[in-house]
Amino acid sequence: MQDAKYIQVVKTLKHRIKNDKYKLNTPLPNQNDLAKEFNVSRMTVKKALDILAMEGLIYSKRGLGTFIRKNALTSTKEDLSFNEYTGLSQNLKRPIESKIIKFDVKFPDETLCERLDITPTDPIYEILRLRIVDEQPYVLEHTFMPLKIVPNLDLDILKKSLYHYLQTQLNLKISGAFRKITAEKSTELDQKYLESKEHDPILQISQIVYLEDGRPFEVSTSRHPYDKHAYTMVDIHQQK
Amino acid sequence: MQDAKYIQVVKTLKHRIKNDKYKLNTPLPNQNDLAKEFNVSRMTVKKALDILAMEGLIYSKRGLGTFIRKNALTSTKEDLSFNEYTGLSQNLKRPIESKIIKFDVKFPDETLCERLDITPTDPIYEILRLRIVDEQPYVLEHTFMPLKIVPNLDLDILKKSLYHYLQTQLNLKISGAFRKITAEKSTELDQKYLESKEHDPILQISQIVYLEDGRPFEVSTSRHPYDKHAYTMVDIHQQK
DNA sequence: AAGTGGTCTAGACCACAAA
DNA sequence: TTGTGGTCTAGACCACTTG
Repeated sequence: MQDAKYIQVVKTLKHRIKNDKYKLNTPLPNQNDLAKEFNVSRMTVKKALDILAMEGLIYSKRGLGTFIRKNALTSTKEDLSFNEYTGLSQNLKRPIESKIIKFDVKFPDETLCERLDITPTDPIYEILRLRIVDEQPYVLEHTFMPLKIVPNLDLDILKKSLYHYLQTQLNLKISGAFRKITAEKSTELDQKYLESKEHDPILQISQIVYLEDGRPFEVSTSRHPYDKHAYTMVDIHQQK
Repeated sequence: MQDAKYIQVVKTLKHRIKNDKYKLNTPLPNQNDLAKEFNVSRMTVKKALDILAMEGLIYSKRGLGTFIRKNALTSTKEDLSFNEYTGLSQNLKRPIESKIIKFDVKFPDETLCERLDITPTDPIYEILRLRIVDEQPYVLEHTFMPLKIVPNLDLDILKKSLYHYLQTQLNLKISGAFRKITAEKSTELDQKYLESKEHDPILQISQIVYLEDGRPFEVSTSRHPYDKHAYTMVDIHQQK
């Protein structure tokens, strides 16, 4: 299936911006000109520009034009951005290994029932994986998923990319997640697997991930060594 | 100035959803019916629904309808969500106090020049504030702002809400921010003002805040006691 | 086949900024 | 006054789901 026109415009403009086709401090071509160039209506151009603005690449000012936003903070030495959710593997160029610490099936407790929107007799997988990048412990992931949605998991899938399996084999698409980020003290588990020292902080990300059709399909908690990772995000408002 | 129609629709629907006017597991009225009810075009309804979907309140499925998404994770015992950026004061019902630890003017270093998009001879304010809620230390904020954008700061403004001053007196509007969240070890400053123990982790949020016209106007680092606060967010994708 | 949401258009009018 | 982006419409066609 071909991309919608506005997605094509987004992709083309994104490519141009990243390759410095447009100058900083001078406006992009106006919406009418872009509409002519791409042979679409101005509304379609506007929708594409809205998306780029939301992602923080540009900003528009009525009466003036549309400008490229200088990035920053992302360019510092620290690690990766999770902003586009595709699972861990897609975000890294380097190969990732997995050590399966626990792989079990059980009934969910009350909290998990509520968060995954299932009944107490819908079995779930419980998975504890250590993810390793460049032979360094990277993140400890504790995941719960209902069998109803993700059947037939096996060790081979877990060692590779779960999200790749979901997308290609089960044809499930992810729409997003609720996330909560906290700083935590390290536990014995962290010290054992992440090689954290006793008093090293842990950056913890708890999330509920949703499919495109609105079903929650994963509850997980990821624990990162504090000195290796940061969570970065863009939070640009549109309305008002 | 009156809200745009789609904003009015957003607000009305949000109110209805929060007050349980629509049933879970049954679709909302379809887009044509909503358009008739609000006396707007379907495109306008669609735009409003897109915004609600982005905020995580609803999801739509082609051929089926639009449904309310059950919230979760937000309902746990932990603290507040920063998801809508309006400065700290707006997010809390309880009164907030400020203790000004440092209030200075200086020239920016190289990093600040780049992040605030200013020259080395544009003076900046440096502010260190301890924010106190319920008589408990809440967050330690270290802020840099160019005088070019925010002139005439004084202690009285700093003790109240900086953002309120920006919006009402200077008529500046904030469009959003780049943020980086990390877990850090506590420093002597944290221990002194936040009353953190030596080995307590700190949840740190570094950000560059942007005005509506694209100018960066604040670089800040906020440090929170680990056991009191979490950063929560919705990250729902639209396209594709 | 009927009903849903997703996309797209051509044109209109408005608000804002600069000259 | 001109040129910019922001909103809005009425109608069209398409893709998906269920009967």
